[in-house]
Amino acid sequence: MRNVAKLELPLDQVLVGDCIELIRGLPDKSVDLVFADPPYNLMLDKGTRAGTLRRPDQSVVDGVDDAWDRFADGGSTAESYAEYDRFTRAWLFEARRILKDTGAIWVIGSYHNIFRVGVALQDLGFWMLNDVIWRKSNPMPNFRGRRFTNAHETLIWAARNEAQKTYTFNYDALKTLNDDLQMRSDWLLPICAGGERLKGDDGNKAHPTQKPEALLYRVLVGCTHPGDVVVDPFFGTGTTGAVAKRLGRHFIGLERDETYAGVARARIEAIEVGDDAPLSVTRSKRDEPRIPFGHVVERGLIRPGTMLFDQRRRWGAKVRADGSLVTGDATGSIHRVGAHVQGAPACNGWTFWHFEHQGSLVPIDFYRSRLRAELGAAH
Amino acid sequence: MRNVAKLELPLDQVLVGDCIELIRGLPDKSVDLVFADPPYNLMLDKGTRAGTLRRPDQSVVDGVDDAWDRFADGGSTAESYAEYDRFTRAWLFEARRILKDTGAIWVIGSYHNIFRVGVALQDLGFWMLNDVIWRKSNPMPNFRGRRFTNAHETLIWAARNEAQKTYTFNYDALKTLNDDLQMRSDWLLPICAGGERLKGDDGNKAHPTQKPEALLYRVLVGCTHPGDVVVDPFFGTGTTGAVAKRLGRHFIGLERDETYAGVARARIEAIEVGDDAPLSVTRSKRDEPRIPFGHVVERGLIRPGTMLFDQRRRWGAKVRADGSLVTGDATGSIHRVGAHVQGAPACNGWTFWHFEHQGSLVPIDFYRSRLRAELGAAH
DNA sequence: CGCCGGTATGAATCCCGAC
DNA sequence: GGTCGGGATTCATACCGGC
Repeated sequence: MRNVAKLELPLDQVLVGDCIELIRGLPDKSVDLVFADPPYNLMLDKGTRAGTLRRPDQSVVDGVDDAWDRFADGGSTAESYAEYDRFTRAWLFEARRILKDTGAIWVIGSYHNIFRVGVALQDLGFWMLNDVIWRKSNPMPNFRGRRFTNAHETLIWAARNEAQKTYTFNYDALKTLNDDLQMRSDWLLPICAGGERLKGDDGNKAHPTQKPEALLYRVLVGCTHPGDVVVDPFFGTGTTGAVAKRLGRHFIGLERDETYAGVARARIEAIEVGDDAPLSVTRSKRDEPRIPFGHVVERGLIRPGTMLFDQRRRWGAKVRADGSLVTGDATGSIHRVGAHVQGAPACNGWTFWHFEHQGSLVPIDFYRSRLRAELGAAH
Repeated sequence: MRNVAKLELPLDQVLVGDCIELIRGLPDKSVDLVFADPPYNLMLDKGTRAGTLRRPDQSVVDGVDDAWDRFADGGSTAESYAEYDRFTRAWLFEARRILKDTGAIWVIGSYHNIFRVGVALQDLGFWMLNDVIWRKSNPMPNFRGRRFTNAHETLIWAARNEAQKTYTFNYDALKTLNDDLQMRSDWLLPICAGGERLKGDDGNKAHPTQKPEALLYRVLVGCTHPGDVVVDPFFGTGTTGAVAKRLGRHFIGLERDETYAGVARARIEAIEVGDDAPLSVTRSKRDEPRIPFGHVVERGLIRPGTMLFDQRRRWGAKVRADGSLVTGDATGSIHRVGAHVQGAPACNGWTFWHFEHQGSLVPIDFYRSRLRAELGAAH
């Protein structure tokens, strides 16, 4: 029965057109997974000179300003949300319709849109299994120093039905992929750049938001079986299709832009799949926790106001709330202030500075080791 | 004016009662920050644990009275969401009302509720600044192996108003706290355990979802000034109050459970804060007193007629008596002329232009620092 | 071939006070 | 409230050219 339905599907093809119309052409309860990277509705104030974001070296940041990311053009913020909600519920409704009862969905987004996507999923009857954080090892910084570096995106993994307990989850495969540790909900992966990033004829990026294959690899290894059918309603340049082909899964790509679709077809066509070729993917980045001195303060191990001394008590400095040190004539990190008092070009503040404990001096590195041991478990 | 309003506030107190009723007693636009860790509505198997109000660790919030019982009416999933949405919008509406125009809010939650909270924030007119991921270094493993280890919680940071650009963000303090690297949106911190975890008389944990003080430390150091007022509508055992006291901020705690409120009061009372605890943090350059280049000339540090050069001596300009610069085809401020010669849209003249000293080039910012040091010594 | 320095770039809701 | 203009602001990685 399952195979009959599968034969009716446009397997391993890229269909060009409006995703909602195209998805309506697919039969009920016929596919295993939906992976979706919908527009984020960024609402950037571009076009004006004031709206142009520049790096400190004055180069211009090439942000996303494509028509497909604009909702309620020229309207108010509230209209933009409303229009985005209508669009989101429409495609999610169809996505749920075509999923088998055992099916599941993944959606990726940022704080601009992911909360609206999450509510739509819940309201339509999907059942959330996890939210997963893609931590970017090399995100774009915040150039103006007005916010935190936007260093992650959020994925939601949800089963079609609340009652459904038989969604696919290859626990052991993921554990193996993660060096025999249970896979956590935070994934550290680099952004898509370098050789993997597709370029157009002009040498510029072919798509503004191409996702890394490693991200899709983890999703498809973990949540599908070989031969399963994965639908991507926002196919773009076909990362989902490329990884599906490598992993022996079927894909159906829906894409509105003929140029993107063409790039995707060529990309997927070029992939050679050996029968038993080992699959090579970007390995997950190993997370070596760096311990700033500020974390020691923030954790309450050393209080603001505490005096630190060098081994021979020649110099002293007071700890401030943000982990900087103050002496009579200098302020800065443990390293810079250590260098300053000695008149040295550099200094390792971790071994130079000591705190007092029962009359004796202990290097502050004592606390770094402790935090390393504690935080090292999370990778 | 601001102080008059502050005197009317129940500063550094824990008020017991329904948070929506209590918050209605606070005046409009009177507080600087709201930090909230709201309960959430976990919908499990209907009929058994239906609609039970649970926290992210799945502990049950005891429904002693009816504020919470309204969630436990055994309705459908959709009804349960609707009820939760009404509750969320009610307290967020009041939170926004009491915030100053320059105010901001932090809310923490998990995938069960954070999407609904996020949409409510956006719909009420808050403007999202970041979502921040608290990565737990020691999360509870997923024992059944059916999902990813739920290793994070999500915080949303939002300004009261979309147009508001003057929310408090101590960028430089946070950068210092993070070893001089811009703070990212993913924070690695352990869960609250060990000595920090409050225990009841029976030796069990006093509160099921006590947050680590380090989490609040980072929020309050980054997003408030000393003396600011922070409201926590779901005070629990008072982590927000404890950290606020340590950092010299005022708190107002709202808590419906008298037992939690009592634990919180005792906890905060026991905190000793030295008078000289340095609450100051690394200052932003934006806060430094402004020194016009003309003052450098007027003080005779650089004489009219002096030639200035960029670092690589590609361009030169002559200083005039009024502190303007002249090149072959332009005249103006150090910034304007610097931008003009480079063909750049903007330029920081203080770091771009250099004077000659014993054959090498020194940035004119050298003299600005000197004047600022004089001003600092004068007060 | 490797190393080193300069350059390019990534889903971005990115300034603020004085007049 | 609008305009003007001072001057503050970035991290990881890839690529390229020169040596």
